[in-house]
Amino acid sequence: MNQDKTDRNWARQMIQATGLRATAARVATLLVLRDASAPLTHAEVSDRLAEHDIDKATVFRNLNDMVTANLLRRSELGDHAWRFEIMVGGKQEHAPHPHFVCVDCGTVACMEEVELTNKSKTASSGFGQITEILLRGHCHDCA
Amino acid sequence: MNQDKTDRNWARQMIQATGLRATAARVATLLVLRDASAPLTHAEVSDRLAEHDIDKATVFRNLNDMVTANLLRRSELGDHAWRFEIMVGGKQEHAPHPHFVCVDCGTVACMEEVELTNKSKTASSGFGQITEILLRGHCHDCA
DNA sequence: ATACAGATGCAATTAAATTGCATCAAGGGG
DNA sequence: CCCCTTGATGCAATTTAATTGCATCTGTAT
Repeated sequence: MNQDKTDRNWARQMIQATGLRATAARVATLLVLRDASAPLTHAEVSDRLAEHDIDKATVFRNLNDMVTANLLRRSELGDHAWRFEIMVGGKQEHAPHPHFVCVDCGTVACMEEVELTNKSKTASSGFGQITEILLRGHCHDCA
Repeated sequence: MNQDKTDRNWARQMIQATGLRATAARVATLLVLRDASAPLTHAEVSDRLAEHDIDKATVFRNLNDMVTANLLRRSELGDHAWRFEIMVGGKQEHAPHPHFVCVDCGTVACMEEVELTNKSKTASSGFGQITEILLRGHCHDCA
């Protein structure tokens, strides 16, 4: 019966594994994002947590804390709003790779096989150490 | 001799060609962006126009108007700040190009000569239409 | 030179994020 | 199982970005 409880326990484990405390607000926030089909803005998360009476400042702090803890990814899709998305699976086990973000729906895709030309790598290293490559555009579903 | 006057005339022509009035504020704004080596935020543009005593609301309106008129490009490079970049004429080539953003200090650089491998272009087109290539990392000053 | 639509300055407003601080509670130790 | 410590929360205030109303001014077509 208690799928709800199973969900909460899963969330508690995820949160505690990062060293953060598994508070009601964080559990609820993580579940909202797990069940979302696209990255949500802070306002959208706040709305969905309305029934729990969680302060918006707390939501902000928790979202940012969980981003720092690598439970969530925070991205900006070009409309000047932070969006938060759950990170399923440990990405640290994968090699770093470019991502594609649809600026319309926020979908993020991993692009293992995309890379810069050798010439570009040399040129870009002139600016600094590149840690992330991000391609943005309109995905096929949104085009 | 009068390079300054030449610059202003150029700016006037560019602005008038779009149907907008060539006001002092717009001419100054366009020249600031033409001479910038990277996209500037509204605040940065405002600062550089300080000597002209131009109100920040006017700068906002002019930047947005000139974006609508296709004189400027407005982009969001992931740090929650609109940046404006000139699209027309000038010394550099202003076709869309990748940007490098320092995640520490926020500095933005244009990377005209950086591109993806042909194989990568093919692969990425499988996801959708790419409109922006963004490299993030630590610039030399911050490393 | 004039008229008028568009542009500007200033202040007020709206909205998004953040922060200070007193209080509360998660969860490890006893 | 209860306490204690430290992290987390709620609330309000603050900061900062961005926008808007309106009276005044100015670019430009005639």
